[in-house]
Amino acid sequence: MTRTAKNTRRALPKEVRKEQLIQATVRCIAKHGLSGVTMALVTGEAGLSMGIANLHFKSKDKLLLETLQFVTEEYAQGQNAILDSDTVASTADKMAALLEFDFSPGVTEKNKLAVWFAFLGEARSRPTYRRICSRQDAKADEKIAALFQRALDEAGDKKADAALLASGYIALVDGLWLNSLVDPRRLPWKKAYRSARHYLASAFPQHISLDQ
Amino acid sequence: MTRTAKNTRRALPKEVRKEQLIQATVRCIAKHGLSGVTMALVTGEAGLSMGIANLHFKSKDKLLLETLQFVTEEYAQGQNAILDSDTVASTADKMAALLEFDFSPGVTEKNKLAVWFAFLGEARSRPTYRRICSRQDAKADEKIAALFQRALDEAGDKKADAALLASGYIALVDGLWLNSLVDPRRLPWKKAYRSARHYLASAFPQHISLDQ
DNA sequence: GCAATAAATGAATGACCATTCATTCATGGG
DNA sequence: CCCATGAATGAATGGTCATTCATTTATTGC
Repeated sequence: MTRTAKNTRRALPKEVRKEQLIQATVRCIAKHGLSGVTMALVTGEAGLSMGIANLHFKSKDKLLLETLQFVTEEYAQGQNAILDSDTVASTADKMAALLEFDFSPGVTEKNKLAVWFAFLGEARSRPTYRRICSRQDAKADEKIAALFQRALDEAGDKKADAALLASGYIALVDGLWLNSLVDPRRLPWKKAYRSARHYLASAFPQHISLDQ
Repeated sequence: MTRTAKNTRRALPKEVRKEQLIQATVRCIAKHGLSGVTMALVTGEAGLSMGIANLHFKSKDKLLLETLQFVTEEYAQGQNAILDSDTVASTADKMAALLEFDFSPGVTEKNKLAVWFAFLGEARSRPTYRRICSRQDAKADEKIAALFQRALDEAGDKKADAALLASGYIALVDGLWLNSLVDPRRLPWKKAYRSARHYLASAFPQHISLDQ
């Protein structure tokens, strides 16, 4: 009855409550899987009452969609901050920053990646999931291909295919994330990082070095 | 009442029924997602009655596990046939065969890949799923690393790291599959294949060529 | 043919879970 | 200080679904 945190009921504005619930949903998906989340689990994890999620999100489906959107947009924002920054970075710096970002703690955090792959696993049968996942990706594809093209130009390389290298990098990072997430003993995060770095160093030797 | 295929009830031995049901489960997971499969959907898809799945598999959970195992083992068998064949292939031939196999129609079939990634999406929260996925993978890791090491030796390359290249190849293929599966317009299968080939050609120029 | 056996059926059961809504309770304006 | 507002609660509701099992139907040995 008199839980410390509960004494202040109400108190919080809509947006704060929604984010609380989304964060709780992320933890629940990571812990129980997408097919194991229930409204009771989510609201319990948030320390709130059963009805609250429907109050703010209308339905479980909407809650899940907004959770996916939250995780997706967070990644896209961080990535765009690097790719769009026309103030500072050289081509080499941007490429290095992209790599560091993809293996930074904020991105490789287990819970977030678990959510990402949980939804991807259902994306084929749920057009809405697919649309949310694909939307930002298509834009990022082009930006990364453009960055790679610039690097090839700077290196005087006229044979390599920037678009192909970009798809490869994106897929490689996805695969490394997935393998490290599912079994970090088989693919430690450090090794995943080195693998991605090796890919870039091999394609752009003048921009990315192998070591460090 | 008198459906053509139904006149012969019973008729079929246990093993045939089980595989029928597993195949139906594969199609249902691909169509409805792992969280959307119900016993009614699966048995309906197989053209049989509700109770049949529990009769042969004891529970829904067991049916799903055996389905995952079926898909996993089919892939592992095809892959081992290549990696273990000590009768014929040279290092270069094995590498080429591995690549062709990974993008052969039997492997890239949508339904099977959809099942694979559906389970991977839940693998973190379900130790049993993870164990089934990891079991064969660990063995394959070593075999591919050994193959790559042989190629490096043949090329006189003493600097490259075969284990790192192997993890990279495996992750790249996973990522390419996933991207092509989720949105084939963004990453057509042909392009995915070329990307994987490019990876190998770049690491083993004396064994794999870029074109064809 | 005729039990005896085993496979298959699908209506009935019970568990679980999303959603609802009458009620409770903080908050802030008057 | 008190009422009006709307956030928050959680017991109750209804729907979905896995599982069971009494019954039906094919098969096999005699």
